[in-house]
Amino acid sequence: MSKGKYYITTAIAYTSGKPHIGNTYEAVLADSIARFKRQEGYEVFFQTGTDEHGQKIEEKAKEAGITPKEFVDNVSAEIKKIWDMVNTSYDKFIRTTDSYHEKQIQKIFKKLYEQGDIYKSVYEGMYCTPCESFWTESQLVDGKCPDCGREVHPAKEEAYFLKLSKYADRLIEHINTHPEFIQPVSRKNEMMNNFLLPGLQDLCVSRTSFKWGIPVDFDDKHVVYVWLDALSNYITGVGYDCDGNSSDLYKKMWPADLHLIGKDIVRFHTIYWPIILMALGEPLPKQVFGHPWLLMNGGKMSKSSGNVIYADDLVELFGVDAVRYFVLHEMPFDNDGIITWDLIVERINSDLANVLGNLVNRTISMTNKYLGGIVCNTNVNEPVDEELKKVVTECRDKVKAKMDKLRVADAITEIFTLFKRCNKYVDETEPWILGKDEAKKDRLSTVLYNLTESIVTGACLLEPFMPDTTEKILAQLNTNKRAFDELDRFGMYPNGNKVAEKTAILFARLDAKETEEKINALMERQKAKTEKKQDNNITIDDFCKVEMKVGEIIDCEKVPESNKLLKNTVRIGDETRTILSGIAKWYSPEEMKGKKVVVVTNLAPRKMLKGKYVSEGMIAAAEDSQGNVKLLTVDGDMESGALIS
RNA sequence: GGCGAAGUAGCUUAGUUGGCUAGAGCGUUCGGUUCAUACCCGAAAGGUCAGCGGUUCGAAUCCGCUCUUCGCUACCA
Repeated sequence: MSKGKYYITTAIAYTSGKPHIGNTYEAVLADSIARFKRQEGYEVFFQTGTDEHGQKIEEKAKEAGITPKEFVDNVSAEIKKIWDMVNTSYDKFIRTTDSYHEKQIQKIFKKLYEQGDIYKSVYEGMYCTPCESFWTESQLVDGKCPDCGREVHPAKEEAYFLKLSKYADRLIEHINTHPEFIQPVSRKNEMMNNFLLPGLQDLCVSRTSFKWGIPVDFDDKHVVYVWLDALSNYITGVGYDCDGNSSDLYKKMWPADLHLIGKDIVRFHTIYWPIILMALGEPLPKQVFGHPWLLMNGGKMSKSSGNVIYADDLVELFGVDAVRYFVLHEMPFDNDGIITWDLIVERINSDLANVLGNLVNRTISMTNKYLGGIVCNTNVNEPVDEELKKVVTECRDKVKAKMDKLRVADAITEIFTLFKRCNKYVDETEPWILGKDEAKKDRLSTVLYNLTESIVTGACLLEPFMPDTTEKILAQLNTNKRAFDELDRFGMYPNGNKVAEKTAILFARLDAKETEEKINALMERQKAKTEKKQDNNITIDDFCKVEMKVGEIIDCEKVPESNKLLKNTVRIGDETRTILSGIAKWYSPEEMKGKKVVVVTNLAPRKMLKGKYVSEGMIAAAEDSQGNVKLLTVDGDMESGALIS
């Protein structure tokens, strides 16, 4: 009966805030794959959840004046609610604050320590507090944090490290011999060229700078590094135990068949996670798919640019299945998908309302109008019927072929090809003409039977993607869901069955203008909300710490080693400074010369490009929501060196 | 700067190992139809397959160069 097991996971969502539609997309995508596999007859285990530790959450909770646990309880519940709202059929919703998970992480940490894969070391002067990061000697840029350039202090702190280098060769070997492991391939190249081939540094896997994490039980000054904690959810959630007492579920399900994640965290899943598993002596997941992102109007979603879209808003506007439909349909396989409001309205109107909704509606109407709602196969067949039947009976395998390659968007398109063929069939057979002639009533009955049967097949195939719609259609046609194995047959609809007397509109057509107005109202509301939230006021004393002066750019040239940087020579009063600025994309050196700009003059000098250059300050610039950058200049004449306050 | 991916009709895109007039959806125009959510069906227009050169009997597909976009990375104090 069962075709075997299928274990699929999403990344667990970080509980620092409400997830936007991009995060929700991942859940829906995973859900459609999980549902399809179930339909096919696999024993599916679908796990998702929330990642709840880390300094960011500790800080957010403090801001909100509640404990970290209270904070993550709220956010996790909200995320779960959204996942439920979009009909995510997860089997397990794990939280990294679940006690079994926390205990197991402690055991894993200890085991790796005892076997020597995690070792204790001491840092002297190489911790960057703001970045929450340790750096090895070679990573430092002239003794400063390579991430943010700030001072790293000589904290003589102990820390634990995972020996990545020990397993690097095995991992490279695995990736080379398993081309399907990292998908799409472009991600694989990135990992190889940027990390694996240059050589891996051992990874620091503990922190002492904050408390909100899983304590290292034999050394409770330390908490476990967030990623070690988070990644392990994939095994702890199904009952892994590193002492050898793993659950039956774990034994059955691991290794995972698919980790579905965003392309931004491919590195953690294809380097750190496999190495952790190797150290534990467990098999590696079969595939990691770094899916692309949904971009709103071509730009990345961010709260500051006010183009964030939340799933609940979309669901309110369009309905669950419409939302599921277009995120799945619009998302290509390896490039980012672009969502615009126009595109959403277009998809809903032309595909869902016109093609599918109208087809179901017209079929049921005619059945009621001409045949009293009775669907009966009178077997008055004509050659035209064969072509319809062929499309319908072949659809299942076409969908399966696409799904096997994770081409979800293409799979949906196959189903809509079926519905389109049905509409064509209506035109070919002209039931309204048959209906006028009593002698042709049997032919009419067969035609409507064929249509009903075809719609049932299509509706069943649609279930993984739009489960509510499937249910609605089947209810209107007064029948039940069919088994996957029967979906390549024709003629299963019970003879003499009666369809619903009144048809309900499945998808209402949207008026473009009306929708636009609703959307604008929504965006306004959201903007107001975020503006309200941003009241991180500072005092005048804080502001006075920043010293800004007017500077005149007397010379400017490109930095040959970089495609972003310009090297400016700036005169500020009597002194002359060199300032590197990342604006080569927007300004040419010629344009820069002679400009009077705002310079932050009391920033610590920063060595850049491996110490080849030193930047002595910052030139102020503004960036808009589209990413355009303009320098701040002085209105009218003003001597260089003038203090800004 | 290093590495990688990609540039196909107005828009979103399919094109497996090179092979008949380069497909599809949406949009547009025209025609048909009326059962239905002013829907559906048909037809047409629209492509120097980024550009140049090469390999080949034959290239969107392979090779080289150029241009553009994107990703990762280094880097935007």
